[in-house]
Amino acid sequence: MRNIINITKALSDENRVRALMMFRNGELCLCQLIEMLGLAPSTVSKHMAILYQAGLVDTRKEGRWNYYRLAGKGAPEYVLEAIRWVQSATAGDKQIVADTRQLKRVCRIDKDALCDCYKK
Amino acid sequence: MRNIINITKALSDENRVRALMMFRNGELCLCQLIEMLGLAPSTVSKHMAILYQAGLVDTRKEGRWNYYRLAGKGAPEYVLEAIRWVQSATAGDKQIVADTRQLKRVCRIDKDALCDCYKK
DNA sequence: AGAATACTTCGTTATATGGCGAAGTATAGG
DNA sequence: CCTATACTTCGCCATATAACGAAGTATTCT
Repeated sequence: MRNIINITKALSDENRVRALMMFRNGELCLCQLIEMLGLAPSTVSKHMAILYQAGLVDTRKEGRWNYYRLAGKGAPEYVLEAIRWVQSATAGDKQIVADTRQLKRVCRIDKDALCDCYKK
Repeated sequence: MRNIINITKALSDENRVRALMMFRNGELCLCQLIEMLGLAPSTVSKHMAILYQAGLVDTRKEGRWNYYRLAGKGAPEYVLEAIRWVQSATAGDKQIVADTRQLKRVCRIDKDALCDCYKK
């Protein structure tokens, strides 16, 4: 039961649902998510931790960058079904459509430039 | 997006998930849910309002009794899919199995006797 | 080694949520 | 029409959550 509640809790925040759907076309590093969500690095990091704990995303560390992506093959069926549900339920959603468009732009930005979000 | 978040929020509480799964075999009135969940009438009423607002349950008033049941035909596809997800995700869950057994017992209790939960 | 980068963790604050009991509302029965 | 019943709404309290910035950690680069 805790597993299921972890998933629904993780999916009960709009920013986390947006983030999850941003992974549809592949992995993203934190600074790209920070740029997309317009939130503080610490906040986005926490959101990713919650998605990870729920099993909805996998993570990969490469040098200084942490990449996040949708949970794949290894994940339990109910996790994959939850992801599929979010995908179909949010299909055509205004915010998600806007994010998808915006994400293309952000992915073209050099990562070093993007990470300026850490400089104050 | 709000619709989707309403659903995931509604499903992010264990008592509401339990209640939802209790409707699998048909409608229940509030006093039966009160008995099953062991919570105050006002609390259960609030939980049902949240499930209703999310579109996950339908409601029917008959005399003094309010019956709740799973959303049916009229509901959007993503709502029905959410219900199906909860059903398959919680299949075999200890708490849900125990509830199912206990529910059979509670359904045999006379409703007038059950509603004693309101008398203090 | 020292500085810079890309996060994560911690501490704090504001708001949301879940719980209760008391009071309010609607329906049924005497 | 007055009381009892079956809820619902309201007001309260305790805890959980989402946000931030500051400080900590790990990795890379010079």
